[in-house]
Formats: sequence, C-alpha cells, structure tokens
Amino acid sequence: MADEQDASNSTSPTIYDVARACGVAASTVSRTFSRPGRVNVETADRIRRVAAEMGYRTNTVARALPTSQTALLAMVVPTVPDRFFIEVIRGAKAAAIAAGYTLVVADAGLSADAERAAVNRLIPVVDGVILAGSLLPDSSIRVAAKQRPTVVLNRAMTDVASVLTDSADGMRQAVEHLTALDHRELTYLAGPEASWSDGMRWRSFKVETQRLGLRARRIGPIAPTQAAGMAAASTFAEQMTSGVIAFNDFIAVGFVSGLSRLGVRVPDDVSVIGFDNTAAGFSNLPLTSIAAPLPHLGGQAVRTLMRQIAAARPGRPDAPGAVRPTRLPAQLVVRSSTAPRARRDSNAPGSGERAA
Amino acid sequence: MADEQDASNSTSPTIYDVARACGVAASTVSRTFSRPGRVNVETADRIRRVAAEMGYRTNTVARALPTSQTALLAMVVPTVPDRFFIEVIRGAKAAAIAAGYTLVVADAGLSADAERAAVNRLIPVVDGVILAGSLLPDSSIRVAAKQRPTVVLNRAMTDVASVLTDSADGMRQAVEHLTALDHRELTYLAGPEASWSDGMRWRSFKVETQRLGLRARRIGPIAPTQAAGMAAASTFAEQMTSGVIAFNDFIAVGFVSGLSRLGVRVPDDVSVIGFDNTAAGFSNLPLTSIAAPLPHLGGQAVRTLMRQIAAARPGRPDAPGAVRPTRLPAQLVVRSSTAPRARRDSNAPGSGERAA
DNA sequence: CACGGGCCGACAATCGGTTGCCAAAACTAT
DNA sequence: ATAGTTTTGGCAACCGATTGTCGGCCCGTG
Repeated sequence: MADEQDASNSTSPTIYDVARACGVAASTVSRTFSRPGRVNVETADRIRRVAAEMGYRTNTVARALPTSQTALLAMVVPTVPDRFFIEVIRGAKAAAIAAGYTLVVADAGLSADAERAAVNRLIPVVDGVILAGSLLPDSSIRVAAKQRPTVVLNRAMTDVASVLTDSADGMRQAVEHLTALDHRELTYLAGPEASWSDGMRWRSFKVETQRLGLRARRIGPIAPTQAAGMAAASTFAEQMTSGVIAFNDFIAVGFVSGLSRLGVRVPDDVSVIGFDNTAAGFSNLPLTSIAAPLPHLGGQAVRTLMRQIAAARPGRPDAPGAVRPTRLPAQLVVRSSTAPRARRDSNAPGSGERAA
Repeated sequence: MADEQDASNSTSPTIYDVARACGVAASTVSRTFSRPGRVNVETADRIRRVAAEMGYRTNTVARALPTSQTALLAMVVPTVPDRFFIEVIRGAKAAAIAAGYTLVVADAGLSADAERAAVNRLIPVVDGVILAGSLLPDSSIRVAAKQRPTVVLNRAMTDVASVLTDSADGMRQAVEHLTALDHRELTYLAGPEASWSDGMRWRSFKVETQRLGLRARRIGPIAPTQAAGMAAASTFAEQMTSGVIAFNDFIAVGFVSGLSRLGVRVPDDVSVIGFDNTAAGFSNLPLTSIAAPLPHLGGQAVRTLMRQIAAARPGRPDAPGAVRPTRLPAQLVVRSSTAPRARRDSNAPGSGERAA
C-alpha cells in the first residue's frame, strides 16, 4: 500500500502498474483499452475499475510511437486568423472532435518560409494537415502531402485533396444580381496577387460579365484590409462604374467608407458587393456579400482528411493519383449595399462613358 | 545500394539506418545531434553529411518518449480568437520560436467543460500550457498546473504563475482622463459575469471614482459583442452620465452606434472609453481606449513558462509554492471618442440629477 | 617500457505502449 | 469421452530515440 502510494505520487501510473495491481499482463491492460472485444468482459471491467482508481491515463506519446498515430490534426492558417478562418476553424474543430481527434491551429507567419517552417515542425507530430490560405507554392505542398495526409482549403490542386467554395457560382450570382438591378458596367477590386482565390474570382468575373455583355474593369492588386480598400476608392473615383464587386468584405467595407469620404453614396450612386460575408455588423452599412459556408468548409476539410488517414492505413503510403476538389456552394446574401442603378447619370466626377 | 534505395523509399530513415551507413553505432549518431562536443569532430561531420544525404530527420515523438519533452507549447484561448488574442498569440509565437519551441493554439469551445476537455487532450502532448481567458475555476487550473508547467493570462492566481495587464492602473488613467475633461458622473458597462477581468475592472472603477469623488454607475452584465453593446445604449439612455467606460472595445463600439441611433452624439454629448485597444479603425469613430501591450503579454507568458519548464527539470516536480503575478503596464490611448463635458445639460432624456 | 588519464565509440537498458504468435482453458459437437 | 474450435491471457519483439556505463585506443610522462 505504501508502495502504491509512492508510485502514484512520483509519476503517473503505466499499464504495467495497472497490470500488477490486477494480477494480469500488461498486454491485457493494453487490449482492454485499445481492442474492446478482445478481453473477457469481467476482466476488462475489473481492469477499467482499477485503472480509474489509480488515475491511469494512457500516455499518448508512447502510444504514438508504435502506431505512429497521435490523434492530432493541424490546421495551418496564414498569420493569425481573421473572421474568415475563425468560422472555418469552428467547423473543423467540431468535425475533428466528432472523429476523436484534436485539432491544433498554427499560424504560418507572414511568409512562405515561415509557413514551411511551421508545417515542418508540425508534420512529424500530427496525423494530418489542413493548409488554409497557404502561401506555399504547389511544389512545397506536394512535398508535405507526401509525408502526411494533407488537404488544402480554397485552392484547387489536382494531386492533393482540396476543399473549396464554388466562388465561380458565387460570382455568377453576384453579377446576375447587379445585372437585374440594371448595372451595365462593373469593377472588380482585386485582392493580393499571390492569392489563388483572387485569380479564381477575377477569372469568373470576366467570364460572367462577358456572358451577360457587361463592361468589366479591374482595380488592384489591393491588400485585403479596410485601409487599402479605402485608398482604392480614389483610384476608382477617376473612372467609376455603378457596380462594384470586391475581392473580400474587408476591402469592400474600406472602399465604402472611402467613397463616402469622397461624397459618393452607397448604394444610391454605387452598388457594392463583397466576398466571404465576414463583415456582418461591421460597419454601419449592411454589406451585400457572397457567403461561403465557412464552418462546413472546415468540417468538410476534416472529413476529407479523415478519409485519407483511413485509406493510408493499410498498404498505400500516399498519393492516390488525381483527386477531384470538393466544391461547396456559395450563396449571395443581399443586404443594403446594392440597389437599382440611379437614372440620373452625371453628378459624380469622372463618371465617364456611361452607356445612357 | 538497391537495399538502401528500398529502405529510404518505404519509411523515413532512423538513426539506425544512418549508423549502418556510416559504420558506427546508433548511439553515436544520437549523440552527434544531441551532445555536440561528445563525438569526434570528423566522425560527427561524416555522420551529419550522410544523415543529410539520406534525408534523416529526428523523430520527435520517439525523442519525446524517454525525455518526455516534445518542444510543443499549447495556448488555450476561449472559443476562437478575436483581435485581442490574435495579438497575444503573435507575441507568444515569436517568443516560443525564439526558444526553439512550437506554439499550438487550441480553442476551448464555449464552456468550461469543453475547455477542460481541450486541456486534457493537449496536456499529455505538450511541455507547457498557457491558459488565456480561461473559463475554468481555479481548482481545475490547479489540477492542470500539477501535471504540466502552466501560466494563466489576465487572471491572478497565487499558486499558479500568471501574467496580466495592470488594468487597475489603466482604469486609473481612464478615470483621471475623464475627470480632467470635467466629467463628474461615470458609467461602467460591465462585461460577462464569468470574466475575471471584468470583476477586476469594475473594482478598480469603483476605487478610482471614489478616490476622485465622482458618481459611479454600472450597467450589465453585457456580452462582449457589438450587438450587446448597442442594446445597452437604450438602458443607458434612461439614466445617462457624461462619461462611460466599457469593459472592452467591442461593447464600446456597439454602444456608440447604439447611442447615435438614439440621437446621442459621441463625444459631444457623451465621452466613451473602451478597453484593450482592439477597435483601431473598426468603426468610423476612433475610440479612446486603454491599451494592453498584447504581444508583450504573450511573449512574457511564454518566457515565464520556459522558466518553469527549466525549473521543473532537475528535482522539483511542480508547485514552487506561492508565485507573484507578472504585471505589465497598460496605457491610455486618447482618440476622438472623449471630449470635455458640454456646458448645456438638458437636451438628453433622463439626464437626471446632474450636480451643477 | 610501463602506467595513468582522456577521449571516443559501442552495448544495452529504458521510456510506455502495441501486437503477432502461442498455449492453456473453456466450450461445442460427435 | 474425445476431438475440434473458439476464447482468453501471456510472452516477447518491436516503435525510435536517449543515456549510463564500460572497454579500447592513443597520448603523455616517469
């Protein structure tokens, strides 16, 4: 008894301690926890009871050595998460817990190098990695994917699993919405050049405006911040269009304040649509935005990852060749930053060649 | 040669593979990396070169088993991080990397139970834990601290290391600022009841107002969101004071919009001060706020943790008895949400018993 | 030339589980 | 009662590092 007190006092008990206390072999204790049906119910009950009494908790790092499974999932996000990723993380976390995994979040710093460092640090310790808004080139991502199951978010890759919002369809909805409001000339406020999403959105913007026979302009690249959006307003003022679609809500919100500073009113003079629906209740003007199903995005990423982890178990060490991206629907949320085009078409400076 | 190809192909090389390739014992390879001077320079160089060629990377979980050191630090934050924690995390991350550690962030869900679960999952895998804005009762924190070095943020504890902003002094600066502007009646917009910080701030508020002979009111508890802050404006309107200090900037920003909706102008009619300085450029009105040195807070937490980890190494398993909280200075940042008290004192409904 | 001391590398135990294989025990069927 | 099958628990070999201990080698000095 004194002996057991001492043991429990110094370090936490191991399966060997439990085994000795129960008069069974350590392997039996191990199986009691890891292989449910394998041990006689009575024996298992007794072991469980004693283990609980002794305060036994299985040492996850010891377990990870032979099985190379840590029940940890890593999600790497650019620098520190903004509203967008917050929602994604929420969904991912729920899905991870549901699957018996723990999700840890690491921020990637601001450079590709810092991100690579973060990934390298984490990869040996986790069972899978979700790369969200990665700054890494495709080749680096492939390297990571070769070592651990990997899923990329909002970025299409042919040889690494990916989950993304159908922003092309979101863009279609946005452009059609503006068209229905009689806007015939649209400007796209572009995001950072390095952003994969931005390229995607701009491409869709061109496709849709062309399809509907609209005039399309583009301003940018613009950093994804309110300040940069605000600054972009003056560039825009030199040659205005009645409809504007921004790379994301941060830019859109800043842009709207920039316009109001210039005396241009939203939505009276200009209709503005953002992306990602992250600005709800952010500024005074409720912003029309293309909403991505953020938590679903995260959840889906985790589920895709889990499938890969399960598949990697038996023989195949990696790359199942080509994989098709999972595409989740976007939805336009109409608020009060969009309105029918005003009839009068002078008033604003440089309103230029409007088609009457 | 074909043999080595196969080996490197299937799984990543181990020290044994490197040792065989070099014709030395595995222990020598191990020491080459962990105990610099212990191995002959030539031998070490050769081993390092071969290891690099083979792409050897030390398996951190295997290393963690005998040493029980994972070089991982966990920071647990309530639900998903807002602007406040984003800055704290940034500072903590930098400090962790500087010390050769990796910081992982886990969100605690919304309940104490979820937080406990998160902590329990993480504790066996990390070398130390930082609890930020924890919802846990002191007793649970003590339990965690008994298992791993632990530091709590913005919460004073006598037997667990803590790092916190000197919000009492921040409150003093805020109240003195308002006094200097001739405000004689102040309202405190209280945050969530469970919040340790809120209790602290309210207490300081009372102390300071009393010291300066001001009238003090309190409204709340209010959820730390803009929406809740906005809603609080109508309660406030029933009995206004010319000066207001809010639990944090979210509440303050919402409160200001709520006031403007009611036709009360800031800072003309009411001066408002927030806490944490997280609303920079958030709304149209630059908010006067009590700024905490957020990144320093995170960095200091990590450094405190590292000291504990180092101390825990030799003999002492835990609790060094009583520890004094580390207090970091707060600073009032004056912007345009505060102004001298207006002379006229009717106009607003229920402006009540003003003294003069 | 012999002896003491440093330096260096190897052996083997250990961290705490997991799991393939085997044998004893219990049960079923003939 | 015997042979055949299924449970069930134990033995021991891993997983990939770390580290205490020991013996061999080389050097210097008496």
